[in-house]
Amino acid sequence: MSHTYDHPRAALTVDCVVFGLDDDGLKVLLIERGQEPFAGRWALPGGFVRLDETLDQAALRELREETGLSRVFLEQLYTVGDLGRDPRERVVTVTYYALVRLSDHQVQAATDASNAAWYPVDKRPRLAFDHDAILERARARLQGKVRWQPLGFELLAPKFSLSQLQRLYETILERPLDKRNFRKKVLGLAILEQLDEFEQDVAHRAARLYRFDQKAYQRMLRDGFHFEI
Amino acid sequence: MSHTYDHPRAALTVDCVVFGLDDDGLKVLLIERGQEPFAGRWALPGGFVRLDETLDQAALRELREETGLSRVFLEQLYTVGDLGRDPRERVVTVTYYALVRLSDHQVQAATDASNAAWYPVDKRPRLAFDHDAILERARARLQGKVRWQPLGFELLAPKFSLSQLQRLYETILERPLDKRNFRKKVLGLAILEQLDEFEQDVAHRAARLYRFDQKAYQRMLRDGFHFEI
DNA sequence: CCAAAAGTGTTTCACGTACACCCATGC
DNA sequence: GCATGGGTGTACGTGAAACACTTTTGG
Repeated sequence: MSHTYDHPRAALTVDCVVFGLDDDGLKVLLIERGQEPFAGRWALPGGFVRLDETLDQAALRELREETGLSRVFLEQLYTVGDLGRDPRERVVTVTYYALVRLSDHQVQAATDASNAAWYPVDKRPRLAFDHDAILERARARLQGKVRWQPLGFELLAPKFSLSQLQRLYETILERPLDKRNFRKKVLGLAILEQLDEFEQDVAHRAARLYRFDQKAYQRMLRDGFHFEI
Repeated sequence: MSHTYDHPRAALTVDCVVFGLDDDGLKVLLIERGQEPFAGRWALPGGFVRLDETLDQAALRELREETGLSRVFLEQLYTVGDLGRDPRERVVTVTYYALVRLSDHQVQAATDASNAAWYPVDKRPRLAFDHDAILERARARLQGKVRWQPLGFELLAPKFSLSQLQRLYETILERPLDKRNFRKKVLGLAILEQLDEFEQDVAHRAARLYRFDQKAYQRMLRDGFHFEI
């Protein structure tokens, strides 16, 4: 079936920068391309936008199809439309970034027989198309936004220790934070619920676990206070 | 001439939220639509993206064609792709916002016999399509960003008084600012060049004029200080 | 008992905020 | 001389930043 228009039209795609966190640091999800152009090279997951779905839906669908991920935090990043960024034809891409709990998600093989894998953000291979630039922009956005919105919790297990939370911020912000000041700050926000549970099977004193308190956060927003780390 | 594709494609457009400032406050540039849908209603300037131009170029071209404006500050806002936002067909729109010096620019009649006019942002008519939502988002972005980046200067004449600058911030942020604290703050940033010129033809003491010092601002960024008002 | 990470307070300094009066100019 | 906006300094309080030792637990 074919479709005809009076004027030529660009192809419209979505690409996702999916971040995960483990003990090694910040990871990004990449797909190994099976076809030309850039066959064998790694790229961001993404694909064409269908006419019966919104952009957000397209991004979620691609993520699910190519990686098996669902229930992730997803936000639009920006839209790239430079000429020549795809050698085949004019492609305009709406980019997204996503945060997932690596502990929850086992990445499945992609549907079209390509591979999916988590790479450390700063030890990744050179990516196909202009995906390196998109990734850097996503990283900058995450770095900027994580201090003003409680995005970080999307990367952690639901129950976490304050040290894990601090390591998360240190990883994303790429600088060390003072332990006492950090704890004072986040506990002072009163958006963490202190649990009567502790770490298990650690070779040292077990840390108390906390949980992000969504309700308290909403209350805090309503009262005009603002999150900042 | 017609163009045929295997899969249906969305139409791709750009829309611009163009802000200007005068003594009455913040203005937005609107176009009166000549054709259905929404004939006779006001809308944001915009139009189709051609295949031989980038998104930024398309936004600049539309602005020039519909309003005669050029040399404006322009930044991508976000991309809307909801279903049914244009009754005719699937349209995906990359939105921009722009800042112009109203003093510099005389808005010319649009090329396609529609009207262009500046409306006060909060006394505007209801807009066509989902343009009210886009405008609100642009306003929020401007409000958020003006405190961290010296965007405001794009709205003022090259030479301005500190009172004009303060009124600009008060208008955008929609709250009063303390005169002494404001002056202390902006002069402390050392990004304003103090001129030996003063206001003319005012019925009171003439205010000293200043100029935004681009070089000093770059130096400030390099040295790791950050702009904040 | 040793290693490893958890947990805990105080001091200092910078900056944001509140606040009121005199000055210069044109009419 | 009066109306209008221009221009100036200080005091207070909050919050960010620097900083080191004790506690708990497992091996």
